[in-house]
Amino acid sequence: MNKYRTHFCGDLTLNDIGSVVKIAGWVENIRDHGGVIFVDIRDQYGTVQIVSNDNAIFDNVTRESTVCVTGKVIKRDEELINKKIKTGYIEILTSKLEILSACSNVLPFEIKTSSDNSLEVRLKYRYLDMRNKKVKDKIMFRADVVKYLRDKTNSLNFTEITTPILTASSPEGARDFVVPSRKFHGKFYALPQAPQLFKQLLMIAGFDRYFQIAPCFRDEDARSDRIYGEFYQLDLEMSFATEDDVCKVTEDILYSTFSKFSDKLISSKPFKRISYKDSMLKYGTDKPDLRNPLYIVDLTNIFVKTSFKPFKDVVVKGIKVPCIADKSNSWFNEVVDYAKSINMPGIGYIMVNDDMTFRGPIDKFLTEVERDELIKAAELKANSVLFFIADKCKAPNLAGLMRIELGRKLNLLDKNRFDICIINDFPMFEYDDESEKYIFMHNPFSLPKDGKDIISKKPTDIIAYQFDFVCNGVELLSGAVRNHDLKIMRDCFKIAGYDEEDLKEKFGSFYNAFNYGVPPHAGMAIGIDRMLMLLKGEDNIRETIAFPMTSGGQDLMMGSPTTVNETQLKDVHIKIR
RNA sequence: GGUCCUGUAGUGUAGCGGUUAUCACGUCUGCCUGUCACGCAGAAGAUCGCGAGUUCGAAUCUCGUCGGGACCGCCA
Repeated sequence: MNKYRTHFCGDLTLNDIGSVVKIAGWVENIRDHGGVIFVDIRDQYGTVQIVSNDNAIFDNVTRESTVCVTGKVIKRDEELINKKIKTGYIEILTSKLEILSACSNVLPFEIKTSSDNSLEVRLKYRYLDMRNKKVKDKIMFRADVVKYLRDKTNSLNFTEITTPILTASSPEGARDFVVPSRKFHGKFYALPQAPQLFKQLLMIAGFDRYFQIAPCFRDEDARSDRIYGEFYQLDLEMSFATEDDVCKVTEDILYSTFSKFSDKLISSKPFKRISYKDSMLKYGTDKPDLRNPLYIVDLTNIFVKTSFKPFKDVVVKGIKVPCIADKSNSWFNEVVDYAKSINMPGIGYIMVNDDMTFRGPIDKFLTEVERDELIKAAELKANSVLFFIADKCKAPNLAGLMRIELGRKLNLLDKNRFDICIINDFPMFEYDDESEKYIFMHNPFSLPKDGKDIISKKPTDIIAYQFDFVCNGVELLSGAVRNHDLKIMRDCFKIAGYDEEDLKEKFGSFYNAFNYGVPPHAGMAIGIDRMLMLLKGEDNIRETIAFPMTSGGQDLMMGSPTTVNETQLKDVHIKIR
């Protein structure tokens, strides 16, 4: 092959018996038996055992050093075969070992069990962490999936075009990462939260179908399914296209990718469509995990006349759980504890007896009429439990969180299924209590339905051609039909408190482009890291990324963010307070 | 911005008011010709994250701070 090796470690087989080979890799383990020494050599493709009776060959060899080994491949005797490794039928009788680069420090952790270590130390020594086969395989898996996505999207006649990383800050959406300009005093570039405007401009430029594996940057706090800082999307856009067209393409890409890279049962195409409104009512979230059979019922009307203070003049939601009335007090206490952890004062519940009477902490506050109505509304059966979630405005969300927690706690989620659905008909606007105005709920450039007269409608009643694909409770992607009509766009921004001058100033050339013939277009963007997380069944999104940051936004290996020197600051006209 | 969990040799842990600070892996030394999580004998290695307080006495309790993790807000 070259001066370092003739074979990869993992590729040596019985067919190589008798030949003199050269391999290169890391010293995984050394077993010194006095008169005979065994050493395992590892490269990306596998591990092979080398052996020698000449101790001097192994002088100064330490674990995890890189070495180049010359030797003759020999067959192992029957009783010495190690069936646990692919190369276990052979070994290399070593004639020469050259240390290419010594590992002179004590290892911070054992490579073989690196995943047992704290994330802190794993990330600091990520290059050692990734020597572990399982960790490395996740990165290889990512490469395979990304390649597949690229090939698949290409095969659907999408054209790959890259868009700028240094771009303009935008007033909507997440916090931008800003980059100070040296040449323009007091001005800043921003890293793109998504290539949104550029891809729309590509449509205006006449590219029929665009895609990109696009890095996106958002300065918002992390979660276990949301990494801080930067992530990747399969971003695509189609001209002269409808919501249905994009959904069809997306279903094709998702279904084929999930089928290829997972053995789990996948929802059949076309995926189930659920309106935003229905999803909020039934699941208390816009990203429902449909594997969870629990659903939310609205009980507000039943308690209109109640004298029970916690249910009076508030929204009351209920979650019925069948067959758990015999759970222990401590089990229910744990549910109450969770409720408290999400800022509920507590959570009321009733258990249904065999004769359909109730017991439990709330029962004494219920009237006979209320009891009957509850049985009907929640379809209560003997031995089921009804949990109550009461709050002036947050009841739907809180009920949604309780539904998730109950599903998790009761082990209702089938780990061998991918339940994918499409949530559509998102509202274009929502009311923001803090700023006391209407703000864009999703993307400001989405097309409202019945766009001609939106100005006469109550803003929160305006529905957009906007959709999410949700898999097992994880938002996998967002898509939309974009607005291609300047008048409707002006109206939309007017509702959000921007006049035409603001529009021109903040989205200058984009706004301008809309005067030059815009094709109706629509598109979407898949969160690649999240999709990998789902495919691999990872609990944390960092496992899918080669060099992730901590949740606080630091790179423990590179030490970023760092200070910069005075000259650099001066160059970009910045003074640190 | 808020809430909760967490920090003990290189690593993973035990200890939770008085210990010579536990154990395992790793490291180092010696022995060992068939191991593959090799074995055996021995050794070194810890200002118990940092600072203050409570106490006769703090790894242990309290407060602050810094790091890590999870969640709410935020983000989509």
